[in-house]
Amino acid sequence: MAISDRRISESTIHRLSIYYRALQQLEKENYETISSKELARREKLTPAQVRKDLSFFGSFGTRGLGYPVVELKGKIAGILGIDRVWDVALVGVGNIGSALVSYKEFQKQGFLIKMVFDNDQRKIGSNHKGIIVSDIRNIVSELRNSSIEIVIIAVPSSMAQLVADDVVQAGIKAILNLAPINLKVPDDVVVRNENMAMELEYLSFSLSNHQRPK
Amino acid sequence: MAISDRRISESTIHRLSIYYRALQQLEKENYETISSKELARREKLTPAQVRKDLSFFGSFGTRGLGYPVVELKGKIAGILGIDRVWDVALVGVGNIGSALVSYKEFQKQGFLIKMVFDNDQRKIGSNHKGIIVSDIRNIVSELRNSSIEIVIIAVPSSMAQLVADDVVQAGIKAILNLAPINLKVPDDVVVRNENMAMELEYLSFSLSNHQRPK
DNA sequence: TAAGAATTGTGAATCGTTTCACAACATTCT
DNA sequence: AGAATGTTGTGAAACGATTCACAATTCTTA
Repeated sequence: MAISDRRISESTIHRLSIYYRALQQLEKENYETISSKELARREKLTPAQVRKDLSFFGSFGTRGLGYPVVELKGKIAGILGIDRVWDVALVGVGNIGSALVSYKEFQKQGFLIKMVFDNDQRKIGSNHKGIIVSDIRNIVSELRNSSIEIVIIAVPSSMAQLVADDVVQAGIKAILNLAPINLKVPDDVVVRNENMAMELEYLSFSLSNHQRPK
Repeated sequence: MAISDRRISESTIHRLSIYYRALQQLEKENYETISSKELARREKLTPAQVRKDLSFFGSFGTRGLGYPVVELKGKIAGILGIDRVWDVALVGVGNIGSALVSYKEFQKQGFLIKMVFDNDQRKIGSNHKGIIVSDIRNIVSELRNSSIEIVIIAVPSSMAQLVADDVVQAGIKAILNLAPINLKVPDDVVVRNENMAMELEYLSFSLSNHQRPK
């Protein structure tokens, strides 16, 4: 059964990212192999969970020994699709937006911000870390003529849906939305929401109710 | 049974934040009441889910009519603990950190950044939006003598655990961690991780495997 | 005041995810 | 070589979250 035929849960994909980072660290520490037990201990998961997650994609380990660190890291990179470079566009050069242009972590993981858009005349044409800010009015055509496959939306809530409509019209299938609203997009477009205010609200709830996360 | 006795799932709390934002919007649109059906339609959920989530905390609706918008908004604010102001400290005035100091969304939701720490001598003493950057070496005592209850960690991965240790030592029970590592903290400290690289990896997976989120 | 329509609140059923438990296999030791 | 140890991969069991389905209740209209 091909991977694409199966339903892999969001949690499993999320944990693959966690395993990937753990393996990067283990490689630095010169581990050759790692057991599901030790990997689980480090990331506060269960060994069974680790094995089950990986088993969705194949048999990467050796019984009695564990998983080969470097090889597994490569396999996970392949599964996540991060064994290549992705060209990314950023819309909105406000506080958060500008910070992201310089954010090293993205480049390090192969996500390269290649285009930046804004609607502010004072910003259009200006240079952000070597990238000229484009006029958002041209976003559809500029994205169409580009190699961009992922767009980060970092505009105020009130404008986010309009931007998303343009982005979808330009044929983009993956959006990282930083605005605190629920974007309406067609079924074949994936949206991930990153909302720090919501995370703070979770902390607020926990402090108020003395409840720890499950 | 008191709320604090029950196990409320992470998903339910997350959705309360979503309902809260929807209700803010509905209030603007002058809705007096809202049915679970309509609320669900707007946020792409099911009516049963909405009702079940709310029912964990009480009976806020009226059969035949729906939920009173303003009142429900107030109830949810109370449940989430956002019917008050929370004092927040930020550690790390890099790209992302500086952006957060000016981030309006936090203040709007009652999360006030009152202290900022860094380890860079050139930054210590400088003024960020009216807040003087403190030396991270004094973080334990400064936090202890403050009204801060939530700390945002926006330092490089390599320093995040050290910062977290200090923050915990200062008696803080809630951390928003922006560094892409798994912080080790005692059981009575809640940590939420915000990791944009991981969200991009999810998009990468989806694009690579033609899988939409469940 | 009675009938009809709308909608909640919730126990039960369903569905999905996590954990358990163990056969299968690799390695190490004697 | 045989025994002991360690660890994977996975079907089955347990657990948890979501959805269903309907009694209870309110509102509206005649």
